[in-house]
Amino acid sequence: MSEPLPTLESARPLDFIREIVTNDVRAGRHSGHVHTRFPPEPNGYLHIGHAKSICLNFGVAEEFLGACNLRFDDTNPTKEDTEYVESIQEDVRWLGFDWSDRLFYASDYFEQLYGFAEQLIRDGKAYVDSLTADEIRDYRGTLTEAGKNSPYRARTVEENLDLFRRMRGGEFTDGAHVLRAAIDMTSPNINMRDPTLYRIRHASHHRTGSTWCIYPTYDYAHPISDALEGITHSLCTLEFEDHRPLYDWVVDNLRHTGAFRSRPQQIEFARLNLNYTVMSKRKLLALVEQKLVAGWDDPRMPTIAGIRRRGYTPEAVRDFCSRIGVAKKENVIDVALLEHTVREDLNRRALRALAVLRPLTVIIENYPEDRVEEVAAEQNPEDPSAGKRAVPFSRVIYIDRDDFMESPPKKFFRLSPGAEVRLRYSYILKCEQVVKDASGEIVELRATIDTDSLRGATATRRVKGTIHWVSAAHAVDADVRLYDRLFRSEDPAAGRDPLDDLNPASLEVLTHCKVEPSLASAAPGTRFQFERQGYFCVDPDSRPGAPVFNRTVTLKDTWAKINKSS
RNA sequence: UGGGGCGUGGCCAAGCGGUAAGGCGCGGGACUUUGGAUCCCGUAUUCGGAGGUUCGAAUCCUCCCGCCCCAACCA
Repeated sequence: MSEPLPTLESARPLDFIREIVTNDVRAGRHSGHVHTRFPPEPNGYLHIGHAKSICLNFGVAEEFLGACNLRFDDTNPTKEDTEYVESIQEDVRWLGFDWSDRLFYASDYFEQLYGFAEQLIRDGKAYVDSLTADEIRDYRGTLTEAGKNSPYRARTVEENLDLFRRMRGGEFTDGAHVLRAAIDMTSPNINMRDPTLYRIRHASHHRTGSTWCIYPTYDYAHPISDALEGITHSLCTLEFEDHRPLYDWVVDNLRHTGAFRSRPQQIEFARLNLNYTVMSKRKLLALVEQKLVAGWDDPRMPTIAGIRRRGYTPEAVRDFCSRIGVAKKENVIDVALLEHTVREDLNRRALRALAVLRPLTVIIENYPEDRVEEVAAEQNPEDPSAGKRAVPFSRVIYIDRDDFMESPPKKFFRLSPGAEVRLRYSYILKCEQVVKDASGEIVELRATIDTDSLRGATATRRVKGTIHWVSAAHAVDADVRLYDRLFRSEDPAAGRDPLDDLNPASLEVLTHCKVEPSLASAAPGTRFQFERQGYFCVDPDSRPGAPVFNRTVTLKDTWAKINKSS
């Protein structure tokens, strides 16, 4: 404990939350301890927006030598499922965070939560209300008008206790009664107008089964869970700002029970919004249920599972989270930043590969038919230690149709009739003849190579362009899915429903791609950079010999820019 | 119309009374066997607006404007 806290030494906290925590530690609050928690409700898969909260909570705990709990906020049995609690754990782990033995569930506290509720009743701070949901709404008043007390608010402690026990006992139907905190029906903060603490729900809970038929609300269970776990800083999103007085009310009115390990403080920050990206759980659920996507891990989904399958790395996601900052301002981050961090990471680590997405046959007339040469290709120019691989070269090769233009515009540096181009890692190629079929479609190219131009040869010349290729005789067939960005929700301004934006074209499957032989049995999850084309990840559905690739992200394409501007 | 928040370049974001960090994006250049990467350079006389205090304000005060959240027995 005498170990210096590194964060305290840094000149400036990274954000306002770390500043608050720093000050708390300096002031000796919570004996200098920092304990956070990531509290998802298991009602869906985690998405990129959750990554911000995960990185923040686990990150702060790590930086201040504290701990971060993983806690499932499973207080609403009708929406939750074990499939989600499993996927959430997998996703948090994938992001690189470890909750050690601190895995909790709000449902672990149901018994205690119930006991605290009886305590509130005994203290005259809670009562059983028997108004209908509609009536409660009417009594609550409006944003500008005060509410009024429920006629049941005056029930005696004994009556309340009896009713509450019978609620638990299953005597009543859903909605018949509700337990409410007695606070202030005239409060300008609507959350303080006698908020609901317990409701009757004859529903099976994914963990407690049918042992309960009354369930605590978030506002009641959350602060208590935090306090029981010794949480010091309870970080949540902005929409809970108005709930803070209630959070404090619950903790302060139950503190005398002596059961709490801390007096947690709720601190709010702005949630992540990404342009072009659907982030609403409701909508993502709809996509899955309507089978508009293959599942929660469809590579077009902005879920952690989806981007993992697509090829994003946890390092890139974490880097992204640290670069977007944490503040209270509503924000819409440009996905270009996410894509940037992904490219930056992958550029450093992904092995290079030659792959031709739209094959065009090229016959090299001055290259012997029976000859096969192995050219040395770098595994990764950014990382010499990755070594080299041998790629077979022969008389008939495929190049990408995009790399040939019969009548090229001025700045087109690739192949065209009579022009020369470098074949990556290999010879300089010159297009001698364009062969077309009856309909005028280009069928193949006849070309020659400069036999002295192989890399390393003394006579190596420079030509403007370099293109990728693959030997026809050695090529392996592959399926490649060229996804656009994450599932698009473009133009929020136009008010379009993201669900209407599912464009089938965003999932284009090319079945006749040709990739270099070394990729034949690449392991699922392996990431490659197809040179000049983008980053790709081997899909888990791949079978040896028949790889399936998902495009993670494109390369920056300056040609497209030049092309657009001219 | 009540309450709670927030307003710094296209998008984020530092800044906390001493004369606008950084990242993404964008523009230009160098280098290059990926039109990738890398490396340079440029990109807010101004901080929502108007007043005021001060030698000095994005930072303090006043008023105004704009945006977001809250009336689930959701979280």
